[in-house]
Amino acid sequence: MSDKTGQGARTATIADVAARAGVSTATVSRALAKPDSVRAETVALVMEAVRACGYTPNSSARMLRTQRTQMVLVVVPSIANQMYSHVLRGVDTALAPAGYGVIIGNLDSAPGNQSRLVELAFARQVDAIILLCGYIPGSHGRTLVEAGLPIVSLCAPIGHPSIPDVCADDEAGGREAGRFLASLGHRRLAYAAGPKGSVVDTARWTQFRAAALAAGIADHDIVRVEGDAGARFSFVSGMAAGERFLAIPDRPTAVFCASDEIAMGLMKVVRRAGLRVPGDVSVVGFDGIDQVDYLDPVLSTMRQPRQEIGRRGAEVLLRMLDGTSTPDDHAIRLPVELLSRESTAPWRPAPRARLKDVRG
Amino acid sequence: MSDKTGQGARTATIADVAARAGVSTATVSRALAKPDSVRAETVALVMEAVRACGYTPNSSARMLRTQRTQMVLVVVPSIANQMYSHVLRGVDTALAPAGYGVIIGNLDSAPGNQSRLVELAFARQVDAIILLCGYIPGSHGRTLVEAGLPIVSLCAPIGHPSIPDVCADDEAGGREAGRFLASLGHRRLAYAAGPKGSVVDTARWTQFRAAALAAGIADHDIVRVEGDAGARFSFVSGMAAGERFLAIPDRPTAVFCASDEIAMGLMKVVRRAGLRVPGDVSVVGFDGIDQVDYLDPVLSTMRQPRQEIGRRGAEVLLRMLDGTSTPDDHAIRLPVELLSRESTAPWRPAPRARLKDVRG
DNA sequence: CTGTTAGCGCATTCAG
DNA sequence: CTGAATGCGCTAACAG
Repeated sequence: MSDKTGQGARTATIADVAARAGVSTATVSRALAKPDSVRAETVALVMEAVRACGYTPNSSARMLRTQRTQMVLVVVPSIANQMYSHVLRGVDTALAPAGYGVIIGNLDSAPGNQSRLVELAFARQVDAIILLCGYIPGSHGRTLVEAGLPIVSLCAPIGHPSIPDVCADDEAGGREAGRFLASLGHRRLAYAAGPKGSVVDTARWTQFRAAALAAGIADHDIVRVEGDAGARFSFVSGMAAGERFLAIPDRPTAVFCASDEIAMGLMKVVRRAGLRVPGDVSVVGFDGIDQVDYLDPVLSTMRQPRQEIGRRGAEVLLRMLDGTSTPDDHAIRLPVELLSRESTAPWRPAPRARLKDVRG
Repeated sequence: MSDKTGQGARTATIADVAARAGVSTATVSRALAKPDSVRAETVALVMEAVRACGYTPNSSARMLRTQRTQMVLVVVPSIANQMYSHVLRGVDTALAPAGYGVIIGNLDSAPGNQSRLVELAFARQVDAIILLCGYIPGSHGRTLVEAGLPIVSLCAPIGHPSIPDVCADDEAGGREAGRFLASLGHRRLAYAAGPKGSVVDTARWTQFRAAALAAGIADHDIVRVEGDAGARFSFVSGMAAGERFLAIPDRPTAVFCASDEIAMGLMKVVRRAGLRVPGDVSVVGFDGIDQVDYLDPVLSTMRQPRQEIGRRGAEVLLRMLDGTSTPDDHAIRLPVELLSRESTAPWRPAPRARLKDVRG
């Protein structure tokens, strides 16, 4: 009976516990699952044996038997993105109490990753899927939906009839941003764009522009500045947008950015070029990630309820899993909140008035 | 044969494929696992049937049969922390090609979470464990190690004989920071601390102090400023440290912070109090997270190879899993790099003297 | 209330 | 090279 070399000892099985308690394996299983259906003394007996053996039911066996894994796949474009990591936290917060774990499918850590995700779903290694990527991953002609698992999409409406989505109200966010900057007296506006063609980007841009037009700003005074599409909503994309912004002939006095990171990248570039924020240009971000509270000036932004998006999304999913989903769940829009802070200021009609500008 | 109500159709099993291909299930299994051991024509036959059925092996069944899950549990203190999310990315990058997936155990999303992690390990739902938390989770008198799975600790040496660790060289980081600030002429230094008693905090602080002493700075001129222990290395902790820093009678002219977030929190507070960075106080962070590149001034910091820590850690783990681990793997220290940027400046002996300060 | 029986879907012996 | 048989560890019928 010497211990095996290397790896730890064999784990106790339900049979070991049954033998020790002097009952059948079925009774052990029941005593653990629904103690009410077993005589109290027997339960005690079993529990004692369980403790003695250090027994924990093997999850692979249980999964195979019950056909449920109690796991959810969360597909995230980039785990390092603050926005997503907070949503993820909300998801986990809601899923854990319901007994579900999270398997992450990080799209940026392996390029051709999508096939791994599809495999996971078809192999029935998860019971359901949460998409944060705004599209339906697929590979080899199969898509995630075809696996037939419940799916919800967070942060971006995905436009599939069987996939409910919960996201922030991007339209309202764009609109509010437009109104806000116009109300500060700015007459020429820019939008530092996110990935062109993404639903989220389109929603923010379209409504921003509409609101600006409605406020009497001329069409040609509303400029869309592209970033780096490959860099999505990141700092890098913001820097690219910043360069393009600087090159605009009759430069706008305020910029609405598709994300906070874009705003940070853009601010870096324009400030390096000598412009001051908000003195020369007002900047509004989108997302409300923590770090912008620590910038100088503190960034004005449209705050999304990041964690709540995750929580609500997970709740919808849980309802799909237990069959209690209602039509109300299909498209949930959570309100955004304008945080007006230090990076935005009213427009000063005449720059020359600042004769004695120290920085000159 | 009407399709079942609700949920999707039943997934094909290996038996379906075997029937369709006119071979046994064993042959299907072999054709998929080691095609070389099967006649080429048979393989083709099987593959065709696999395609036709849309067959993907059920992972629960495979796990049960092989006693391996191809999953790794990664325990992370806070998923929203930039430092950890980049390490996580490195982990995933190395694990995915080896066929391993990642289950995240996020400690901050559910308070009494630890028991879930322990269950996961004892239930053999994962093959191995990566700890980013710096300690060994446990509950009900059982700890994660007792599950007998391979474990590695990243970012913090955990001091357990069977747990290799790979982390940045915190000692060197603290030392370099101390030398650097002393070399800039600062004679009174502060350390904005991380969670008291944590190995990482101790390493950075101890060596920082030692280096300062070695540079001829008096013991009482090296002040340790506590943050908010509960807030660990976060912004919030940095703000608390900032308040305490401001209250120091003969205030130091340079601060070394236990993390970049702490530095950001501290800078916010001291600047709000009217101090300028680096004019009145130099600040050095630790970690090198992306966002500090976009601060104004750009933060000087000790960059840790975040993603590499994750990658190397995962590689060590993979070696433990296939039994090829060597003693070299036991404690890997990765170099940190001092990034001297805009938040640090030489000390000006007498503020008044700045009249003719050459640099000014 | 409890024991017996029968798979869940797969990989792997062992024969042929 | 292939097929038949076995069991991974557990839960859910079904009897008793």
